[in-house]
Amino acid sequence: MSDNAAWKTITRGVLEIIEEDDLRRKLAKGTPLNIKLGIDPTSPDVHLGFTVVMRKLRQFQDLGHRVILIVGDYTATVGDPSGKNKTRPILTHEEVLKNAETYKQQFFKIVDPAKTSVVYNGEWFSKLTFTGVTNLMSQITVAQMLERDDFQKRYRGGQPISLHEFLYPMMQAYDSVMIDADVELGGMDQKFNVLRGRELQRGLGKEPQVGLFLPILLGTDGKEKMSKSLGNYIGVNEPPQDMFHKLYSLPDALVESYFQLLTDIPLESIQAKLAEVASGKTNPNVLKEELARDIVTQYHGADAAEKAAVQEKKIHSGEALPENIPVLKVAAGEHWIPELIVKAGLAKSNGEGRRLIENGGVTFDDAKVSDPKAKAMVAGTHLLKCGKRSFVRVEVG
RNA sequence: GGGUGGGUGCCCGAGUGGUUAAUGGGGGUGGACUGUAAAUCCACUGGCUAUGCCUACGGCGGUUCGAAACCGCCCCCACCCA
Repeated sequence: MSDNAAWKTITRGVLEIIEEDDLRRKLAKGTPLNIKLGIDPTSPDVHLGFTVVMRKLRQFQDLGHRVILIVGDYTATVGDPSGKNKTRPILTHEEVLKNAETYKQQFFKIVDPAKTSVVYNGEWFSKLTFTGVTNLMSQITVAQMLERDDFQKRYRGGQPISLHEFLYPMMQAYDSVMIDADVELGGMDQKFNVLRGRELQRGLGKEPQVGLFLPILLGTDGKEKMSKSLGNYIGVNEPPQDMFHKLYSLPDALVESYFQLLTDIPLESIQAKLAEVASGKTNPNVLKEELARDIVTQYHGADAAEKAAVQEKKIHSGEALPENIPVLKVAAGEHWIPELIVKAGLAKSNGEGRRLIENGGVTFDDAKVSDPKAKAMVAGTHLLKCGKRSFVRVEVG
């Protein structure tokens, strides 16, 4: 790959590089660089939001560089305050180690394990003495610490800031020192911490790392960042059909950023297609299908993607039912429909089941159910549908 | 240690003795429309096979025919002063 093409790959989707010249200089050396990613394994379910940074790591690897994954077993017990308006709950050491394993498993779906070193920062923090901590913290002042946007907001907004949270940025910086990081990746919310690493390295007479900042991927709701707790995520372990459906139903406004951050499709070609959509020449669903296919292929292979695409179309045209419809086994005889809905997990309570019926979203064997008191005669196999995409097969068993 | 303001349903937030699961908004779910999305419109949004019963407004007691609201104690949060 030419230097120019390599630069293009590295900077794709990147919001900010501090400093760009430093990065060019490091790359020009022609030797493998240490690309750092620190993780705080609090939620082990990896979704597409995390893959933005993982894909970037992979791109560095493909250019011959080395990834150093720092598992923050010590930092996690402090809890990163970045982007939070609250103090994080502190994890136990055991939880962290367990989460880290799950995380790694998913991490290596994208990142090449052969070019990765995994390090736990407890390796050095467990040996750091109180004097060591004091020295580390003497490298920063309270005023500097409070420059950080989220600390400032919390401080002004009357939200609590625990003093131990001040340790976090310095610990992250110390990690960079210990592994001689050349480049550290992170979201914009990591800017302060990454810069602390730069300063600390410089202060200790080392070559400062470069910060490479990537955008935060928005979730399927198109509003908030993708996160499990908000339920707007697409997990990398999700079945192809679900993944396809979520991508295909993405809000239009997100399509461009998803292409940019989650695929390798050349940006020029994406721009061209978006222009066609804007002019009304192309239906947006054509683009979304391409996006969905590409991403599903990455995790499940081309065959699965093709199958999911065909299936998705059939479902929407009413020609077919999704595969893998859950089956609910019940005794033969009459069953109150709201109860069946609850048993099938489509509603949380009988009351909610009734309401679904009252709202006209329920069919049993393609017949609309309109009476909340209705009972269904179960003898053999039946199809219960709540809303457009929730199906359950009800069988005697 | 002293002072002030708070703790209400998934979230925010009204409410300050009286039929009422408790205004409003957000979010969510279902329906119509559509391109699958967005926007818009409608409905629903504590539990219970229910014209009724139960649970709920930080906790525990109390006053009252009746309290989320009044009183007492306690717990928690924020801010200000030390």
